[in-house]
Formats: sequence, structure tokens, C-alpha cells
Amino acid sequence: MSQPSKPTLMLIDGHSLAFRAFYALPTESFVTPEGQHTNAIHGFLSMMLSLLKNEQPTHLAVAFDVSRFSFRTREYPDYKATRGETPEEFIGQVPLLEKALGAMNVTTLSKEDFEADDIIATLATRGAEAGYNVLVVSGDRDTFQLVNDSITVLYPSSRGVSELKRYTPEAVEERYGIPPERYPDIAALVGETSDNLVGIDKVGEKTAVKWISQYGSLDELLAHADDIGGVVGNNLREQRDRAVRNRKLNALVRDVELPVTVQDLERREIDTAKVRDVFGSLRFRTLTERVLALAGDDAPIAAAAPETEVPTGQALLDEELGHWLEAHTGPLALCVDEGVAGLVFGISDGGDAVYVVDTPGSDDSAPLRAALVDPSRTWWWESAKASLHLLHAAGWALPDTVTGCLRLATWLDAPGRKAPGLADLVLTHLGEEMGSSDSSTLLGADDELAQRAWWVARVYPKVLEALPSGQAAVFTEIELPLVPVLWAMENVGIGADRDGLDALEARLAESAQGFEKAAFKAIGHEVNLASPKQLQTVLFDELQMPKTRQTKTGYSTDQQALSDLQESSPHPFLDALLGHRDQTKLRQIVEGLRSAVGDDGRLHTTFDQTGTSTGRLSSLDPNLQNIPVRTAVGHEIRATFVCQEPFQTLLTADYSQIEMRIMAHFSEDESLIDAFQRGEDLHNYVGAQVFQVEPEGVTPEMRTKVKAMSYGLAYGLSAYGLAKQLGIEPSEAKNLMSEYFSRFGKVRDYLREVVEKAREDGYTETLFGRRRPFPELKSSNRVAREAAERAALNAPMQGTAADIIKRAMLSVSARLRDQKMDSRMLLQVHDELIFEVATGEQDALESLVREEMGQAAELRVPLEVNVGVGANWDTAAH
DNA sequence: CATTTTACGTA
DNA sequence: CGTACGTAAAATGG
Repeated sequence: MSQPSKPTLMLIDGHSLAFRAFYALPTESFVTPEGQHTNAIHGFLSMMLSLLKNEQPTHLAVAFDVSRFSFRTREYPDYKATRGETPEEFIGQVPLLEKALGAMNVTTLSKEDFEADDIIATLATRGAEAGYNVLVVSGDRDTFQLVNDSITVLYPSSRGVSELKRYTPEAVEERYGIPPERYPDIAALVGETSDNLVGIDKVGEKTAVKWISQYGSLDELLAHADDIGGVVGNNLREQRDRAVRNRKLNALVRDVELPVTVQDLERREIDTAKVRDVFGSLRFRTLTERVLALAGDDAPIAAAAPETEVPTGQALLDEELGHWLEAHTGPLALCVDEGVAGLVFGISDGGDAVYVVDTPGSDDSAPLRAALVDPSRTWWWESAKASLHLLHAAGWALPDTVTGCLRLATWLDAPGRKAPGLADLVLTHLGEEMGSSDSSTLLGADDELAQRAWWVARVYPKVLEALPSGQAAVFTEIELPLVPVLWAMENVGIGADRDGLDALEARLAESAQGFEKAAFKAIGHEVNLASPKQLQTVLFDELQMPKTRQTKTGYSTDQQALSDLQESSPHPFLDALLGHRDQTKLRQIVEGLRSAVGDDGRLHTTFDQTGTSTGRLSSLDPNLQNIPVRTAVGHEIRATFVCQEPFQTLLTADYSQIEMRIMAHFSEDESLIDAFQRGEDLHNYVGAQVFQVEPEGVTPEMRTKVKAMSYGLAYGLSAYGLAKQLGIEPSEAKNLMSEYFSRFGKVRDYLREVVEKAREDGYTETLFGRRRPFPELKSSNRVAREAAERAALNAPMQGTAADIIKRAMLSVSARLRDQKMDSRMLLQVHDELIFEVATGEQDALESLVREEMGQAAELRVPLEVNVGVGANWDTAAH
């Protein structure tokens, strides 16, 4: 990086950024042997080091608040009064951070009676006057008022502390529609909840910006307050004091007396001995290396990894590309993205890295097209299924198999955690810093994709190595082969009856409106029936109904609560509200589906293969795994999922009681196994056992009870929960449970063992080796621990069921291909598969599906499959 | 503007 | 005080 012509002064708000870092990083991963938490320190320093590297400031200071009290709290005691207690784990990190900064010889500043932002405002102003480029790094939006041609604010985005948004005057203007110096006027009108500054009622950002743009400033606006009509105008006149107070408080002080000048802040030599000492006691290894590297001290603190140079990506086309590919026959990492003209590929073997820009209509990338479908090659995709969609859309031929996918491997390594970014993987698996590109620059420069592939090529083997053998088998035998199958399902979609959806929506909207009218009439005024807060006012203030279950923000207005209210204090409003809820929900579902229908008249969901912690798929955009079914309207909705020409019909196939069967298998309970082997009605059989009657003597009530119990078992149901669900006394529920377990004792033993083993191992495992970690089983927090126990009890059953249907999908799809059938698989709904049947293939498909689903796993009990056929999803169900 | 909460649909 | 999800709207705010 070249020496900037002007010196750069960087001013960091220590408290606000440490706090953001605290929430961005898990506390439990950063703790010294003495029990001192260090996540905020680590996050702050890591961010600061990146900033020093990227921005190359010549002058630097970090400002801290002395306490939560300042001249502002003296003037307005309620200032920031709503802030909660500082979290226990955060306490103590700030002094240590100051110590670490001291070791790095970074100036830290604080001043009694002022906030860090005032110090920053003062230094920024002086710096700008003295001709510095000033960079203010703060998580407080009030600093936006400082922005001008010399002062830029770097503000953390929601993505954590590693990405900062650059607020120049243009950026502020673009975001807020006003110049930076007017930002505090807006904030004064709107208010700032986190500072406990209440704004003008009914005035949000939109209104505030409109006013300030029109009148030029808050003062002018207040001078013309009489010109503003309506409720907001009244509010402004009545509450002008609030705005004046807010404006006074949010103005940053630019002339705080400080013991230093801007010149004094010139960066100083790092005290490497002190850094080793302080950072060592905080157990920061990679951070120490980074700081020492910054100081030019390359004496290794441990066996430091050899310096690896990130290759400069080369653009390749035609013969050059062909030669490169011929010279690189080993596994290649591949990143795909949409460029301005067409697809862009980054390719690397971990040594060198190249990129390819595919121009539609040109043959330049032909060697890559050929290599991608070459079965002898191994490709490590960053995200395989998404890439297949991009390739297909660009008219590329797709490979038959997927040979590697970083996204999937990462998920198996830690299902349940949200997908880490590539930079996080590089940090955890390679211990290296990827160096995030500045988010304000145009991202996606083509050579960056080559470098990205280089990182993928280096990190991918490490992620695979970390997978235990059972997980590796799940990866290669289930998840990877499933990628093209899911891709095809998404690509094909399912037929939608547009007219049917339109008609349904119109009907539901009308009916919802009817209920709304009735609800308004019942209370004599209008409310937003979708607002729990407004409903609370109506129900508990106006109608004086008895209070329901408490929620975090008040009292519950959910269906259960409303039904209870209906019992205790019947009111026409309640009936109308419940009806409105029901119809609105359904209307929304239908509306969502309607707008998702593609130009081809079909609905294309996306199956998220990495969306669950148990191994299930999830479905999104639209979610086709939660289409209603239990009600009459539900059936009508399902009837709009149709078979389309030239196909003959839809076919659905589902597993019956698959989780109970898996429980029978795992527990080896003879009675339960016997029940399934006899093939009789499960709940009837269990009912006869539990109530000690003949199977014919099982009444519907008995059946309901044992059914609820059986299903609940797999979820860790308690006697209390069972009682509540069945509306019986807890004592009766307890008796029912003990009677149940006396007949199916091994089930109870198994459920206990699962949790116990998970506590010892730290994870659960499915029949096919899929793992799910459960660190919370050792938590000292009882609520968290017991929740983990229930989840751990359920995970092997739900996960094995997921494995089984995934295996069935693989073998069904392989046979459809091998037998050259035209029928196709469309959807998976956890225990159900939906197919579109080609003319003349119905019988063949049915027996094929029955066979493959039935033998997808060898259990101690048979896997029973139900099949139905019909023109739409409703009639095809059984 | 982005995240969280509430409510509710499915297996 | 029953698991696993996704979506919509309102509420809320490191």
C-alpha cells in the first residue's frame, strides 16, 4: 500500500466496539484457565488489527467512557436509564483491553464527565482542521454528525464487528436522505430507545427526514411548527420540548479539554516483550502472531506456520485454460458467481489459482465445460447445489455426480450452528487470517474469486479430516449423492393450479374481512387485529378480561389463551378474532404460494440441505413442507398442487409411524417390536396393553390417550405436558405413563440411556453415524440442560428417519434413471415423497417406490409404506 | 434497517 | 413443562 499523501488519524470508540464484539463472539469459546472471559478483547483487537492493516493510519487513539454517568446524566437523569445490567461476562474485559492496548503502545483516553464520543468528536474536529484524514470507528450513530469531507465514520454492520460500513457524506445522504450535520435533528425527532430518549409520537424516520428536508433544520422546523397539520403536527407542538432536549443531549462536545494533541497520537513502536506477556496471559496465540508481525518481530512464539503467499488470480481462456486444466488433474476447488456479463469461476488446487469469465455465446470457456462433466475429475464446490443452478441457468451441462462441497462438509462438522463464512473456516481450520476485503469497495472482483477458490482448496481437506468416520460416511454416501437429486427436484418443481389459488385467496380474504368487521363492531372501534400489543389493550384494559399467560412483553393473545378466555368470559370479539386469525393465516399461505408460482406454472422450492441440526431437510422460498392439511381449507390448498401434462397423475408415498418404528428398533422392546411385526393398528395394540383390555375393547378415548403418549415419548414429553395436552389431571397422566412403561419398559430404559450416553460422549448418533453435538447437556442452567436432554432424546430418532428417507430418495432416483423411466420425484416432506407419474408408469413406479422406501434401512421391525394416487396432492393423499 | 418476538403452519 | 423447521407482521433496539 502506498504512503497516503495526508496523514490518517484513526479514533476508536473502545466501549461500543468491545460491546459489539462481546455479542458477536461466543463467550464460552474465549476464556482463560482462570475463568476470565476474553471474547470482547479478542474481537476488538482482531478488528483493530485488520483496520490497522487495511487503513494504515499514521495516528491512533482509543477512547473509553469512564462510567455510565456524564454531564448528560446530570442534565437528564433518565439518559440511558433503560440500559440493563452489564452482562457478567463482559465485566472485567475493558480494563484488560486497556492493558493490552497499553502493551501495543496505543494511546487510550477517557475523561470524567464526558463520553468517549465527545473525546472522539474533539479530536476528529481538530484533526480535520489540521489537515488529517480522520476515520472514526464507532457503533454509536450519533457520530454520524461528525462526517464531512475529511471525517469518515466506520460503523459495524449487523454481520458483527468484522465488517464495517463506511459512512462518507454521500453514504449518510444516501442512507438517511439528509446531510450528516442534520442527522442529530432526525435522531432528536425520532428519539433513541437505547439512550432512553423518547421522540415525538408517531414520528419515525420517514416523517423526520421529510420535515428536515423541507425546513432545513430542527430549529427552522420548530419555528414553523404551526404550519404542520394533522395528529403529528399536534404532537410536534405539544412535545417540542422532547425534541429540544434530545437535540441538546445528542450533540457531541467538540472542545473537551484533553491532555494530548493530535500530533501526540502518532503511532508508536509496539513493546513486543509486553505484548508477549499480556497477550500470553490472555491465551491469544494467533493474535499475538499478528501483533508481532505488525511490529516486524518475526521471532516465532510457537511453531508458526510457514508464510504462504496468496496467489494472484490469473484470467485464463481457450487453450491457456485447457493447458492449465491438463496440468492440474488433482482435486480442484471451484467457486462460481454471476458476473456482469456471465458466470465467473475461481479455480484452484491450493497452489496457484485462476479465474474464468464465461461470456455467453463464446467458446472461450469450453475446456472448463468439458472438465466439469469429466467423471474422472474431483471438484470441491464451495456450495454445490446453488452452483448447479447457476450453471444450468447459463446453459451449461451438469455433472452427474457431486464430488465435494464445502458447505455440506462444514454443516456436518457442526450442524445447528449457523453457516460460518469462509473467513471463519480459514481462521479455525488453518489458523490464518483471510483479510476481509473492505465491504465498501465493489465486491466480487473477478480475481478475488480465484483467491477464494485458493482458500477453499486449502481449507476443504482440513474440514473433511475433522469429520469422524461415521460422519464421513454420511457425507459421501448420503449427502453428496443427494445434491443432484435435490437439484433436479427443485428444478422440476410441482404444478400449481393458478386459478384455484386465485379463487381461494379471494374467498379467504373476503371471509377474513367479514370477521374483521364483526370484531370492530363488537368493540365499537378499529384495531390492528394482527398486533398482540393492541389486542392486549382491547382485551385487558377495555374489556377487562382476566389476564392470560405472561409473555416477555405482556400477556399472551395466542390461540390457546383466546380459547381459554372464551370459556371464562365469552365475548363476540373473541369469536371474530379467532375466525380472523384463522382465515388470515390461510390467506397469507395461499398468497405466498400464488406469488411464488413460476413462469412455467410450477412451484420451485429450495431444499436447504444444511438447514437443520437433526439431518432433516428444510424447505424455503416457498416452504412446501408446511402446507396445511388438517382442515377443510387445508385440503383445498393441497388440491391446488396438481399433476400437469403430459404426466398422468401424482403419487404420494409415506412412511407410517417411522419414528416409533425406529424407537422400537433402538430400544429392542419386545412388545413394541411384536406390535409392529403383527402389523396391527399400533395405537389399538398399545391401548389394549396399557389398559389391559382386548384389542376390540379399546375405546376411542383410550386410543387418543396412548396415541398422544406414544408420539410424545419421542419428544421427551413430561407427565405435566401430557396432562395438559389431553386435558386430564396430572395424576392420571402420571398413572398412564407408569402403566405405559410397565408394558414397554425397554422404551424407558432406552430413552434414559440415549441421554446418558450423549452426556458422556458429548453427541448423539443416528443409525447411519450422523452426529449431533450436545454441549448443553453439561450446562449448569437447568432450563437449558433439560431442553438439551429432550432434544438429545429426539435427535437419534428424528435423525435416523431423515437418514432413511434420504437413502430411499437416492435409490429411487437411481432406479428411475437406470430404468429410463420418465416419472420424477417432486417433493419430500420429512416422511413423505411426492412423484409425478409418466403415462403408463404408475404400477411400475408404485412397486419401485414401495420397494426402495421399504428397504432403505434394516430395522428389527418392517418399514411400512402407504401409497396414494390422484390428480392433485389432496386426492393423492390417503 | 436489521434483528427479535409472537403466532402458527407442517412432520 | 414435547422435537424439528419457515414465514409474516409487529415490536424492538449493540
